[in-house]
Amino acid sequence: MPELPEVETVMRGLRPVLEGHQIAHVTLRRSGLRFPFPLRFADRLAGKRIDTLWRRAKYILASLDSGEILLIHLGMTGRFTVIEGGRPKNLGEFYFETAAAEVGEGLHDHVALTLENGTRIIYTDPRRFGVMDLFPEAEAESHKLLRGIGLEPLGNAFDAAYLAERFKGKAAPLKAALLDQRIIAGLGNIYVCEALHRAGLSPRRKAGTMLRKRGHDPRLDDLVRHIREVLAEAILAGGSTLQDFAHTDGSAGAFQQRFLVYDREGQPCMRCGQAIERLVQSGRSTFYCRHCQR
DNA sequence: AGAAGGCCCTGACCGC
DNA sequence: TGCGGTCAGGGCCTTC
Repeated sequence: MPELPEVETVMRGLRPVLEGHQIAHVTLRRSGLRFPFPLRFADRLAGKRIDTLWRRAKYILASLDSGEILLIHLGMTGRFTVIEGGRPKNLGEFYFETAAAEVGEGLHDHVALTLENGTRIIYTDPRRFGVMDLFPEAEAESHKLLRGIGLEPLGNAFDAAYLAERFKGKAAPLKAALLDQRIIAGLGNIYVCEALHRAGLSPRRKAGTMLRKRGHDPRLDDLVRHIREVLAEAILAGGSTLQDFAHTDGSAGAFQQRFLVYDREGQPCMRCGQAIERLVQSGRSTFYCRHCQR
């Protein structure tokens, strides 16, 4: 479940491997993931240099010297393995031992990039919810997957006034509003649950109720602060996991030991001791404390 | 127009 | 041990 912090962590891990390097060769082991790969995908990547790598929402983006952008979404189970000097190194939230004879030959190894220096980057994605696309830079703003995405929650423009504006008149519950990528970029189920708990706000509360005649409920400021904090903490934890990736099985992203509510149904709330409850909102599990979150 | 639900996909897990 | 059902969920698409 890569959300913003996990995608950021993977992107930072790939940066030193990819930036400034030329793609020598691309192997596609199937015709697409969630969507078909773009026309002549492998051919168009070959020979191009990757200038910069960055993140927008849950997308990893690579600027190529050809003026094109390579877009990558990890879906639910996408991950990268980097092979430098014949030694595999996993980048990503999840790692599980593969029975494949060789990394890159596994059942779910769908894309392999080879760089001019011999480094190989394997994209593995069992569920194939991931996405890859390639398009001219000029089309980035109008790109179907990128247009209409809301503010980056770690950016300067993201504040309570912005949320108040976007929540105006909204009958949808806070949980749904925060998950809406058109409002905030990159939040997923886990961090929405965690941020709402930290802010003491019920996931069921209607988003529009956070407005006041003049301005907004002060707890909207708390919510913004907690969203930023939980994301920043998770990125730090992901970073530390990544650093000693060679020495860890990586199965436990450092941050998941710090969940206060997510996947803790029936366990005591860290704040008040009452049992954490689970409910289903728009088809997804929400975990929260009825007592602490109003 | 906005909201809700379906769908894609596979692995993990559970009960029998 | 094996098997079938259920769940996980990001984001597009369809339906209401």
